Amino acid sequence: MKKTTRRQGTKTAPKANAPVDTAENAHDDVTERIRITLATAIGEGALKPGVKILEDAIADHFGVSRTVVRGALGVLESDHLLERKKNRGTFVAEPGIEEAKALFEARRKLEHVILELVLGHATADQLDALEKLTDEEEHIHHHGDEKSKTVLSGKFHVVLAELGGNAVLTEVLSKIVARLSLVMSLYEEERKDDCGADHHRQIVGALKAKDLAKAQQLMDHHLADIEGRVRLTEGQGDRHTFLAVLENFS
Amino acid sequence: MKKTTRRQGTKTAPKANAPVDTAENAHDDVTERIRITLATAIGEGALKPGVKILEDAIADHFGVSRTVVRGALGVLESDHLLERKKNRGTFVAEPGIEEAKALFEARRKLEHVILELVLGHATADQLDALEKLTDEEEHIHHHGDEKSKTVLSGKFHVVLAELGGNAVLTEVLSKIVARLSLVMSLYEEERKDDCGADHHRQIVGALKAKDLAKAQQLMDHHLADIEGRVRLTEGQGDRHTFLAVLENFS
DNA sequence: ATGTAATTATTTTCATGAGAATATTCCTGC
DNA sequence: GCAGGAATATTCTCATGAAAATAATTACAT
Repeated sequence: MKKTTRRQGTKTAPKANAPVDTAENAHDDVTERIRITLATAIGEGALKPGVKILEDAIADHFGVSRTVVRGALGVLESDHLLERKKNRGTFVAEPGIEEAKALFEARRKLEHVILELVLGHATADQLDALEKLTDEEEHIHHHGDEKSKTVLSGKFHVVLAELGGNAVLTEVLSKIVARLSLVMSLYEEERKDDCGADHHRQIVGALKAKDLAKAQQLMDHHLADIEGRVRLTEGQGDRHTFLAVLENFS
Repeated sequence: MKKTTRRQGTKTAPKANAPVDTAENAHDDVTERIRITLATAIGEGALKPGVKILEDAIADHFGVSRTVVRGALGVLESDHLLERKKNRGTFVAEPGIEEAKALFEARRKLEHVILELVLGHATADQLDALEKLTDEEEHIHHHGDEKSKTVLSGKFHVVLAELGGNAVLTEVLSKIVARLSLVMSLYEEERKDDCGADHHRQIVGALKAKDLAKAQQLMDHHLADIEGRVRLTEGQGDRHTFLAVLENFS
């Protein structure tokens, strides 16, 4: 049956029933809210690659019609976070090996550039604030909660990018980081818990010492550590694909 | 009256009237075709910043309903090529001073990175092909046609990026270049015709000589030249805004 | 004639229904 | 019991109509 309370036909009810939304509604643009909701859900691994996205479900969760959901899905697709197969539906994207490599490389280069910018642009106060963020990471690291960890860890890099003072590059990096969370979700094989919080702290230290080369070196090391958790063998795609799973049991 | 031949209600007519499209329809996804059409139109300056986009017009030009046009406009907006003002319509974006500066900076950094990648990735053949592109530019440069010039000039940088072998960075750069064409259209004050073709050729030369530093330096010079055509005084916004024009007459 | 109010016309925005394509279930025959 | 296929149910896809908002035009008054 699936009788869901879609928004009623009475157009005179402007935004009567804002259902479960919960989160901050800085933008009252529903399309944008949906986009952000899905993007962060993907970014923090709540939505795994390959999962099917039901536009109907989203539609009545947000109390709007499929049309506006569709808008959000469209831009998410253009950001490579979703894939729409014609007449089949839309799914959380499953980046391939090539794409993963390109993303890692792009991120490495970008983080380098961003450190450069931060050094020439960020104030001491801002660096202090950034350091506080690493404190928070440290704290979370000891008090479990796997999700918060990855979220915080990603946040560091975005905040760092913001300190570079270039909104364009910040946006680019955040999108790449989001896509990389899909890559990790697909290909990560060992989640070693040495946790980047320490790396982050060291990077901030180098920045405060105005030592760009050191900061870049530390960043390289940090990123290499992340990439090291992943096996991108050209052999077969991801090990989550059904056939690959079977192979492990043969 | 404006009786426009929207696609008829008969769903049985699949793509009866494909009107004037002209261009290559590699993707038969109409949404994507619309997106590309508008993006290139903006990229080559045919659509100036601030121009209003009538979705109805586009809809019946492509023989589809407003819904699919709307999808294309949505992703174009998320790419910062269009702006949608609520209930007012969608317009070609008018990047502000801050955005322009960020775009220039981002491009500078990216082109550096890309040169790095090209040097480590491109084959001699590919560099030859790139050089041929500069020949073409040279030829176009002498045989007028303002539009072809700017198109070709932008193309060089995108092709160069492709030789870097990183699809992610290529996509990022193309989007930035597209946005920069809006910036130029808004703020360019002197179109000096010394033309980048020569710069481009020099860059290819440095690349063939495997001289990264030289290539980067030449690229810097080239980009500085482009940025030099623009006046980004923090004083008042763009000189096209009505109030700014008035100020020039006070 | 100019400014203001009212009416009309465009245009955006969105919900919804119908059609098409795919997935699922059920049934039948071997 | 199981393969194959018909019947049913989901779900996407898109055109369209209706409501809301803005723009344009006319009418009117000072």
